[in-house]
Amino acid sequence: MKPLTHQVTELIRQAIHDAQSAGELPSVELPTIDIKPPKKADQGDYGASVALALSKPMGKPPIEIANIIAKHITKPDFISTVEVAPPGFVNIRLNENWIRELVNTLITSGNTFANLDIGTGKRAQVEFLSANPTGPITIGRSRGAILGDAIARVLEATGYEVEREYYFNNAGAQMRNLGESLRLRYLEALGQTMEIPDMEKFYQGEYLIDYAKDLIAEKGDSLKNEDWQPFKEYAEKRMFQWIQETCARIGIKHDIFFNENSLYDSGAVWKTLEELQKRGYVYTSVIREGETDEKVIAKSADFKPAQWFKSTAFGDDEDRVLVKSNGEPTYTLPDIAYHINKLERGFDLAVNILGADHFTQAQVVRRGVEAMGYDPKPIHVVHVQMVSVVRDGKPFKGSTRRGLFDTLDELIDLTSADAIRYFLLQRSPDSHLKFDINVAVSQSNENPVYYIQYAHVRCSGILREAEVRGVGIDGADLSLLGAEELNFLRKCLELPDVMQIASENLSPHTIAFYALELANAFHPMYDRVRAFADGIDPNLQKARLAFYTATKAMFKRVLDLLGMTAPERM
RNA sequence: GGGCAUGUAGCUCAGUGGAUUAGAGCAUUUGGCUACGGACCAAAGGGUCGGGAGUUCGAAUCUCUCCAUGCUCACCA
Repeated sequence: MKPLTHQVTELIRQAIHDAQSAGELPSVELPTIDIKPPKKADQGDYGASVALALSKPMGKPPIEIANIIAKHITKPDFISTVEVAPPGFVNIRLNENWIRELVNTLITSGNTFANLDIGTGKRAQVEFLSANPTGPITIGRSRGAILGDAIARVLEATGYEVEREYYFNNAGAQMRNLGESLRLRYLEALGQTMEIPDMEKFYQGEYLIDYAKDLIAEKGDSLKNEDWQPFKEYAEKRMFQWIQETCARIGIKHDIFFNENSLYDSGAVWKTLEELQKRGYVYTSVIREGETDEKVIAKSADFKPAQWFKSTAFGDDEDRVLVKSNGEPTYTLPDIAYHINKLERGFDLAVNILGADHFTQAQVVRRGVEAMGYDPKPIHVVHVQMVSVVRDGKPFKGSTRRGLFDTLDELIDLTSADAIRYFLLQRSPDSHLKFDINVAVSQSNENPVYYIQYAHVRCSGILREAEVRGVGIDGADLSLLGAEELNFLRKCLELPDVMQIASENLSPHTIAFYALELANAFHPMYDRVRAFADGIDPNLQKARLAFYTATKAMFKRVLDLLGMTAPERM
């Protein structure tokens, strides 16, 4: 289906064309036609200001243009009236019986209501949560994780075939440090005194102590003369499990775990380097070309030559290192290879969720992709700003007992998956986010999560009561539904528009915001529109029960889109 | 210093490509209600949309400039 605003926009566009063909309006190029609900409810459901914008190019008063447009609008069944209001708005009112039909739509197919066809026939990939698996998921990273999953849900609902992917950075120096850290813990557990060579590189998380014990239980001391590698593999395996468990707790499941290692195994990393060399974008030097900073020059005096990517050819401020002087690649090279791999898999849309701190890096990768001769257009990077967690008005640092800081697991324990999902999705990714634990756990009206879910609970309560009383909804006469119900149904009709914005802008926070608005439209009505009032007409009761069945499906739908549960009771 | 963001009610924040009188939740004040589960409802107060200038019939929105804040500018990932 298409959002209603689009259909209305098309009607107006057509009306202007028809008026132009009939010679009633001058032939000028049409501006963007913008449709919005009027401020006052009695002005109709949609208002168009296009006549104001056309006034100047057409050389006519806006009110006159508006009248001509209104005259040429052919009303489809969902529109009841077209009115003109000063200074030149064309206001459109929906057919109320058509709105009432939404009840049946929601009852029969509420779980697909507002599905759009923007992405039909297209494949999308959403990559999120990617990082070195050197520790548990932190709160900071969980914002991107939940955003990525929510974007995937929106893309699915708007027609895309979606894959959720985790780029598992299991190569590189950090993973070697992790392996080395576990090796030291292992030796320590075997009774050897542990010497920590470099605190900067040593992972202090106590989970490594547990892993060391487990490893001894499995293999005894047979690994005591091994280097870091088997330890890295073991730690990686455990970390992989842990991350998946945490994801499952919060409703996230990746379809594909793409191992960074595989890019080395397949030779893709070095092939990428060769291709860049062939294309003339790589040079070998101790220092970047054109470096003028004397401090940098002095510092690099002892360096051996590295291989540099001439990213300045693609608009970068400075060139970037691809291969370090010790022969190891930086993250840049495998990342470029990875994105080439993505593009070769033929996605129409490849969304990548990254922290705002990765902005520069994402640009370098994009330039690398361009240097390789690929069109980076399918790649969309969404940067999420930082999240700061507050408890009792103070910054929250989590438990230090196990050497962990700010883990998502701990936050789930303290609050709930639903609360975390909602609070992290509520805000635009561009805005810095303050997560107040006290609000998230509070079972009071300051918590919007409960306010939204409570709407679903209330519908469930009514339907339970209907079952007890043996009242069904078959053959309900929807024309009995009054202004209050219609008002709520109108709000429901906005979801397709919200979905379109969320999908095209990759901004699921609009849905979170809409969910609150929907609950806000529901609760006041619920008080007045009673299904079991004394002496209620049985037909009206039946119509209202059908309405609440639809309402329940609507809340379920919105909560599903956000990845939240829709409880029957609270 | 450069880049990317952010600045809207006491607080947390929406506000797509300009449009009729700038929105929500919480908090505050006042009033309802013993319920189809009140985790509710009604009403009110609260804003020179960071400052200034410009474009326009019209600017929170576009342009310029200044101020403030965050992130970032590695042979770390």
